[in-house]
Amino acid sequence: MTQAFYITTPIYYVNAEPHIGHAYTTVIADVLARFHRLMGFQTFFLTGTDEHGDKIVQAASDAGLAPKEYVDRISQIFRDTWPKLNISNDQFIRTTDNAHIRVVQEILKKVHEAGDIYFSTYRGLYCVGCERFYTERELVDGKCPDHDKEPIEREEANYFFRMGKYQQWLIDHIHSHPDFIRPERYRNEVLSFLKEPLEDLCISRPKERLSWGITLPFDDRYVTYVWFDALINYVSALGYPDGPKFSEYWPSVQHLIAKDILKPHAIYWPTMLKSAGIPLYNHLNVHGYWRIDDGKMSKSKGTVVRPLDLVEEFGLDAFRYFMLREMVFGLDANFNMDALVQRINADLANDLGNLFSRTLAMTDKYFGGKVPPFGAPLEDLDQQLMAKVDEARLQLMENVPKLGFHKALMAIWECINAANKYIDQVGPWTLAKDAEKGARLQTVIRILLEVNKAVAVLVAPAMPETALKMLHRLGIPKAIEDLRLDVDGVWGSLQEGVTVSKGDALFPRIDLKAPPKTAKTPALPAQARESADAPLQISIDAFRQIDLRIGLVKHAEAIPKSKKLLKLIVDIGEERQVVAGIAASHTPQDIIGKQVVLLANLQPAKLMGVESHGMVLAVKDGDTLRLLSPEKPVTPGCRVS
RNA sequence: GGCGGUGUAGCUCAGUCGGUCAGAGCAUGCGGCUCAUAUCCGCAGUGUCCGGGGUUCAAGUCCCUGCACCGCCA
Repeated sequence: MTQAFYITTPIYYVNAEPHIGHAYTTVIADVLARFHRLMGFQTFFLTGTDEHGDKIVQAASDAGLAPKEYVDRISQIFRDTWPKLNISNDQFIRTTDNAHIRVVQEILKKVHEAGDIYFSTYRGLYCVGCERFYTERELVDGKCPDHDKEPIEREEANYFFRMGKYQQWLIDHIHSHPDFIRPERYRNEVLSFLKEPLEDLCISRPKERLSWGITLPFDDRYVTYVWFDALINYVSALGYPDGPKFSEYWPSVQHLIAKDILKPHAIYWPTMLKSAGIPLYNHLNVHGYWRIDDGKMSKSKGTVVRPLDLVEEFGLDAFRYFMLREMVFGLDANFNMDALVQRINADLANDLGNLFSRTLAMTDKYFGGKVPPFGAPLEDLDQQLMAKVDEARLQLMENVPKLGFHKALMAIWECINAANKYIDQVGPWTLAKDAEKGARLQTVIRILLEVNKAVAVLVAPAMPETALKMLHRLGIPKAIEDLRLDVDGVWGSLQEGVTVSKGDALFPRIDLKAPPKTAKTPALPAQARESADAPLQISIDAFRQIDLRIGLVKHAEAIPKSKKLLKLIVDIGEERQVVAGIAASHTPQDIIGKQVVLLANLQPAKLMGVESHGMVLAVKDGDTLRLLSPEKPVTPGCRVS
C-alpha cells in the first residue's frame, strides 16, 4: 500500500491581497507536496480562504460591497495567484462552502453534546459605534480609539468551549510527542504558555452584532466565531466524518503555519479535535517572518512585497529558490533585492545554469547532440562525482521532511559545484584533441549529462519549471508527476543516442546596474508605491458603484475647535452637508462658489459631532492640498464617469 | 513590566550529541582554464564566535549574568 501525505496551509483571511508571507507558506507546502509525490506518496495538498467575521464585513462595507460579493472577489485573487506560483494544491477550500458549513455545524453539535460547550454571560467595555468589546488596554484615555467615546459597561451572553479542561492532557501530549510542534523553539513557547491556566474560549457572537458567520446548530440566535469555523477546514475539506479522503489522508496530516497563528493551531485546535473525538495532527510546522530591508513588512511604509511582481521580474523558479534557500525554516529572514539578485546570479545563473549550458554545448560539439555511451570504464574522479549525486539525493530525502530546505539545496549545490570542478579537472576539450581519448570523452560527457539529469530531478520539488525544462532538453519527455526519485533521480537513467538540445540560458544573469539603484528596496519602486493603496484591479461595474457628482459649494464655515475641518453645503441637485478636511489649506471664502467633485454615496459619518454626507475629492502634493473640479463649470449634480 | 528569540569574517548567514567548529556564499586580491551565461577552477586571507563569570579533560555549543537589537503578551 502506498503511503499517504496530507499537507495544509492556513486558510488565508481575505482582507488583503497575497504578499510574500502567503507565498512563502504556500510554496513550502507545495515543495513538501511535490517532494512526497516524487517519493511515491499518495499526496493531498490543501489551501484556501477564511471568509467570515467582522473584519470582512467591515472591509466589504468599505468597498461598498455585500460580504459575499467581497469575499468572492478576494478569494478569487488568491485562487488566481497560486497557479502563477506553480502551486500544485489538490483543493482550494472556502469557509463559505456549503460542505464546510455543514461540517462545522456537525462538529459544534458533537462538542456541545459532549458537554464541552456552555453558555455564559460576559461583562465588558463595549463601544456602540464599533459594535464590539474592548479590553482596557486597547482604549486610549479610556475611550474607543475609533470613536473617541467612552465605552459602556455591557453584558453579553455567549457560548464558550471548555478548553481549560484539556490543558494537562495537551501538555502531556506535547511532552510525549517531541515533534508535535516544530521547530523546537515554538514547542517551548507553547509549553511555557501552557504553564499559565488556560481560559475557556469564547466561540460565538450574537447575530445582532455579527450575522456573517455560521449559525450555531444548537442556538440560531448565534453564529460561531473565528476558530471553530476556520480550523475545521482541515477536516471538512476531506469530507469528515465519512468521506473516503478523510480516512485516507487524515492519519498523515501535517499543518504548516507562520508564527502569528501558533496559539490557535497549537492549543485551540488540538483541544477541539480531542473534544470532537478526532485524532490529532502529526506535526505543526511553524515558520518565521520575512522582514523587508530589515524592517517589518508594512502597508503604510509601502514595503509589502507582492510575489507576482517578483515572479514577473525575476522568474518563478528564481523566486521559489530564493525563498527556500534564504530562509532557515522557523527563523525570520530578511528580504532584499540585492540578496535576491545575488542568489540568482551566483547560484542559478553561474552554477546551475552554466553547468547545464556547458554540458549541452559539449555534447553538441563532440557528439552532435546525441547522448554518448559510457565508452571507457569509470575512473576515480567519475566515482567521486557519482557519490556526490547520491549524497545530494540522500540529503534531500533526509532534510526536506524535516523542513530543512536550505540544507537540501546546499547539498544539491555541492553536487553542482563538484560537477563544475570535475569539468575543470578532466578538461574534455583536451580529450577531444586526442583521437585515442575518444572513449574516455564519451564517458566524461555521459557522466555530465547524467549529473544534470539527476540534478533536474532533485530540484524538481523546489523548481518544477526548471526541472521540466532541463529534462526536456535532455530528451526526456516525462511529465513531472511521473517522476520518481528512486527511478529518475539516480545514476545511469539516460538513454544512449537520444538527442539533446542546447536552447537558451536557464537563468539569464541579472545586471545589477541596469535597474535604478537606490540604497533600499530598489528595482521595484512602482510595486512598492502602489501596494500602499489598494492595488486590487476592479471591474467597470465596481467603478460604477462609486457615485461621483459635481457639486457647487453654496456655503462653508469652520468647525469650532477643529484645525482641519470645514462644514460645507454642497449643491448636487440636492443640498448636501459635507465635512471636509481642508481647513489647513482653504478658508471658507476660498471655496464658496467653487465646483468640486463629491463622492455622493459614501456612508454618512459624524466628524467632530457634525454629520457628513459625502466626501469632497482632493489631491495632496507634498504639503499642498488642491481640490478637484471640472475644467469649466457644469450643472451641479452631473455624474462623473 | 513579563516571556521568548537573536548576537559567529567587510556583508548575508550555516554550525545537529560539548570533541576536524573556526565554516559557506558574496565581496576583495592573485593565479589557471577556454566547453560555458564576462561564466568555471585553484590559492589567499582577515574572527574578542556580543561582554563577564561558571561547569568540564574539553565550550559558538551547557549554566549564570550584563549589554544590544527584535518579537509576543500584559
